[in-house]
Amino acid sequence: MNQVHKLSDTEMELMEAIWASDPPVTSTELLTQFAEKGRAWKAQTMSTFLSRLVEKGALATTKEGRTNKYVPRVTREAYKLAETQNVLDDLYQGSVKNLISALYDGDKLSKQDINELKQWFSEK
Amino acid sequence: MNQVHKLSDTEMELMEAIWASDPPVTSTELLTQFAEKGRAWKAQTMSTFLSRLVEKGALATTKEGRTNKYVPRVTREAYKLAETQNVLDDLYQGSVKNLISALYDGDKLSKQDINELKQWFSEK
DNA sequence: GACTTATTACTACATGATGTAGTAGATTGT
DNA sequence: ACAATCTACTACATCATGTAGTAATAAGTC
Repeated sequence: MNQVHKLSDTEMELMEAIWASDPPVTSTELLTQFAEKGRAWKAQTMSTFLSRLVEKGALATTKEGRTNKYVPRVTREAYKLAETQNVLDDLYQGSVKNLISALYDGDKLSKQDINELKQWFSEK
Repeated sequence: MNQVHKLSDTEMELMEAIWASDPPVTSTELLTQFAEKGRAWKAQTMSTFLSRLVEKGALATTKEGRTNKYVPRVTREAYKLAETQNVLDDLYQGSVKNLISALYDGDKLSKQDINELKQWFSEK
């Protein structure tokens, strides 16, 4: 909902990293993290990505002297929820039941899923 | 799963039209349909889209004399299912229960949804 | 059979997204 | 004052997307 422009795969990867860290985060921190994961970016590359994420409304930034601090504008939960809602609306007329039936009819619901869900629902 | 390369919005629109028609369909038929919907494409534009959909694995084609006939390689149902599975895997570790809880926690499950689903599950 | 029309295949092309980084100016700890 | 750090701005190749010109070909028409 929060008008977050569509993110590319790499941008999402970065967002995941940010959510997983304890925001606010700095470019350098992320750079290090990414380096450890094998993604050896130049500092400017990180900056570019971060700027684009700000443009796209995914991050907010505040300047701390020379350094920029970045904070997500949406929580990971909210983001996931929005994504989910999109699929629900686009493919299932917004109906969770339609989704569940589709999964069921497509044999994508294991016995275990069903039991878990039965359980879950009986508690509501 | 069927290796259908990611489709753009317009490509999806076209696929929807094809699914909604009674395949096989021809370029001309789709052209007319689209014209009625206000999307006045040139014949070659339609051809290009159709070709790209073939390239992307979404359509199969057979030549009927001069004319091409197009058939979807996946049903709309299968496509939806694949999309859904992606979301499920990407965002919820493949767990439908996680998805449902997330919706619930995010206040996206109406009383009506819950009752429908309770009902549905009690029947399984 | 020559002409017109329909249809496809191939090519083009502007615009925008994406991944990646050079340059240079500003800030800072030393 | 200097070297290191960090950001802002700019660049750029590649690919996706939407759109269509051109040309070759097949087919119906007179």
